[in-house]
Amino acid sequence: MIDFRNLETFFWVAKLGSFRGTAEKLHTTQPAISARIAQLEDNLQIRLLNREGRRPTLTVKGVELLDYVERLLALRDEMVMAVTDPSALKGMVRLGLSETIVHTWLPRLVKEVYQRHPQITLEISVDVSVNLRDALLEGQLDLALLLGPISAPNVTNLPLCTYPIAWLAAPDLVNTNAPLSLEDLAQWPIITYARASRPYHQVIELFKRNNIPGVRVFGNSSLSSIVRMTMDSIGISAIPPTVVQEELAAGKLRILPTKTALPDLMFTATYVNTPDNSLAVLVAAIAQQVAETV
DNA sequence: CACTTGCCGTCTCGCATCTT
DNA sequence: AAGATGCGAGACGGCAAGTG
Repeated sequence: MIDFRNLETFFWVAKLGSFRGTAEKLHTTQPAISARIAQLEDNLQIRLLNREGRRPTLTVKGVELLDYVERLLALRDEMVMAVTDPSALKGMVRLGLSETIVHTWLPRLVKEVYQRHPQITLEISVDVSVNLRDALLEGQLDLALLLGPISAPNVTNLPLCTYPIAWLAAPDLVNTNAPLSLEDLAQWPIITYARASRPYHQVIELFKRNNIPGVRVFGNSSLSSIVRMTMDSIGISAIPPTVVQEELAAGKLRILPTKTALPDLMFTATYVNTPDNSLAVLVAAIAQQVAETV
């Protein structure tokens, strides 16, 4: 008897090219994956995977079956979404987030998801966008809200929101109201996102392009730490003012008047199109609605 | 007659270990 | 290093007997 679980297992082994990776993806063990594939091959009386090399590869029949399996899984997902009461939709979405989202509208998103679909759980991990991208493409995340878009085959990017970056400082560190040049800004350490991030490289590039040597740029993977360091007058930060609205209102930070703007941060809800990611698509749509109201 | 309970066989899983 | 195999534990489902 062919069951969906074995077919789904076969789909993920075919996509990830690994029994171990599939076991992680499906929250089980490698022997269980091995047994499921063996059972499916036994049911069909055909060899679906070649195990000779380092990574399992599809046989000709395996390629043929994969096409049917993708359609079956997509249809199953479509059926469940069509006939199930939204409040009864069950499952877990592994959600990767850029820290900027955490500091802006993540609580609203989580609230909205739990209100509409109380049985969907979110497993949240926070990282820089470049790592989120890798995790998404390796199948470790179902959905990522990150600095996008990602250009890769079979990937969907939904635009979420765009945040301008400003130069921020503690009022006692910089108290002039005259527009500051890049040379002026370079007197202080610049604190911004982590070294692996796009904004970090844009800051570096900006000073390089304008031939301003010796600028000290502190990459920091923690946004709250960037804010803390800026309020403590350690340097000037280049982050979106939207994440420090309270600090700005309280006069703990100020936006510096400058002659040079940094590129805006554009966020997208990005997911890989697989036949079983309806819940991720659902959460991406909710994220889009929440982001629009910010 | 419908439902509950207990027993037993089967299935699936995880761990440890072997094989490639 | 990654997949296969063996073994024991726990979950689950079918069936028969008991109960109201």
